[in-house]
Amino acid sequence: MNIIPNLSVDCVIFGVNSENLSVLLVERELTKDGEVLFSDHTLTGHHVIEGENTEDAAIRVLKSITGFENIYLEQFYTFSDTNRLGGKKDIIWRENFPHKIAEHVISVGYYSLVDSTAICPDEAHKNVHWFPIDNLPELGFDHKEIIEKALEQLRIKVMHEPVVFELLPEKFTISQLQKLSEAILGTTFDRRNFRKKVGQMKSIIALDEKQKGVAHKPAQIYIFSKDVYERTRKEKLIFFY
Amino acid sequence: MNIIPNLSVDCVIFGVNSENLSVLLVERELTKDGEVLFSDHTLTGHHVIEGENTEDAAIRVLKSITGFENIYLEQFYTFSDTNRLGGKKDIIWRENFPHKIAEHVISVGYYSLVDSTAICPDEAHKNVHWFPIDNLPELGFDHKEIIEKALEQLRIKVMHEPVVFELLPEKFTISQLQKLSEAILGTTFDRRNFRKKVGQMKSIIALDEKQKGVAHKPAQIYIFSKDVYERTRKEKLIFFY
DNA sequence: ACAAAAGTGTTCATTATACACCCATGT
DNA sequence: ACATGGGTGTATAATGAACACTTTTGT
Repeated sequence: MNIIPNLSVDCVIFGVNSENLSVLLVERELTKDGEVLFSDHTLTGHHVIEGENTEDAAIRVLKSITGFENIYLEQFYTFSDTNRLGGKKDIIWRENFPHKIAEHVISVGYYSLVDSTAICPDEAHKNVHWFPIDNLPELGFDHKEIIEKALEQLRIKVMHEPVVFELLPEKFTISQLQKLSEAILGTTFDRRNFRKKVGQMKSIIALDEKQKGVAHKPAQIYIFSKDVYERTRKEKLIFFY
Repeated sequence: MNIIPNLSVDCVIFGVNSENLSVLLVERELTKDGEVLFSDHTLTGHHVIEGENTEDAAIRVLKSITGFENIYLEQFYTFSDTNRLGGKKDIIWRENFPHKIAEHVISVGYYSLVDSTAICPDEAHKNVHWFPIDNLPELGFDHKEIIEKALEQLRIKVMHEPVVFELLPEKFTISQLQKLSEAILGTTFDRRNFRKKVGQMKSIIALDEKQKGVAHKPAQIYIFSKDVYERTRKEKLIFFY
């Protein structure tokens, strides 16, 4: 079970609820002789173990942080700059962990999507917290760059493929779908136009079922059929935008 | 100048001319006692050297094959399956090069775009040839998968960003632009509609100049301004298709 | 009765698609 | 004069964007 010293994965764990999009970060604090030298935040990552592929490594990291194993996961980019761990603080940090972190580590970036209300990081890891995507703290290593790239890729993906459903319960309402999409994309949509568009998608199927126990008109319940989606999707061919 | 034994780059070199899209492949032939054991094709790749990032490694590989240094290059995916070099032929191959190829090599995939008429691979490397994308030979390692992924990513990129201009001369005609786009995307566009769309793009600017010496109505010459493109591009926000 | 979210339709502007003829040049 | 690719316009369909009121339920 040896680690590969120059290869790691970094997980950008996006947390979504109906209001906003956030990222799970770990506090990195260096103390010496009881004094705090510095403190900032980093992504969750780990070296790849021999005989393991990077996806399995990412799954392992995710499980260790969130406790869950079946999380939506997407590889988005590999970071290999020779000085990506070369910030002032990073050098000091690495000097204190010479056995753990090589000078030049290539890191494969994965992002994942979780329901931020379903995970209370505080229980398992005291120094792990959610940060809203538009209000990030100071970040160690090249993790700011990694998060930016992840966000960009996530949004492209969400716009072109039905990944929001990875996060919705099997049965959902149109409002839930809209709020989730809005939170991830950082925008808002007109409610009527959104429903019109969704109504045209044959893969989003109304059940014979309504919300119960809500203090307003109960909403129609829908499911998403990946099967129907694959069969009915029409890819538009575009030159460029 | 030591190589990192478990890290490599693979370059999917796409060659475009006005008719088709092809990939540059190297013949891999294993002979023993003067007898050909097998022969198939692989991508061009190489291990990463210590102190080098993966992009520089890819540039190095490209230069060694094509002779050019300033080639459009895009990282698209990292391949890390533990048995990605584990085909029957691959095992035999590796047994004959135990010093060169580790059992588990993570490979960062880059694709590049070159004018296939500008490169005559035969001169420099006898066993390097162009193969049309829809008629590939038998491929070693996991290189079929790598090419498929590269093609998918290239087409998405070409549809959404102005990468075709990386391949066009500075001054070009609309026909050239159309033929290139068609070759890369593997489709055809209506000539009038294509021109209409292009006409709306402020970044494609007509010069006060025409083709000369052609046996037909000389075409208008255009240039592409990346600057204008960045300023005038409007990103559409979409839920999904 | 009131609060809270669900649900619904029309108009207008933009964009996509399909399609056929004349033009300028070199040989 | 002919062959070759360049250049153009219109009608129809589909899609996107803007916008306000009624409905159903729980309290």
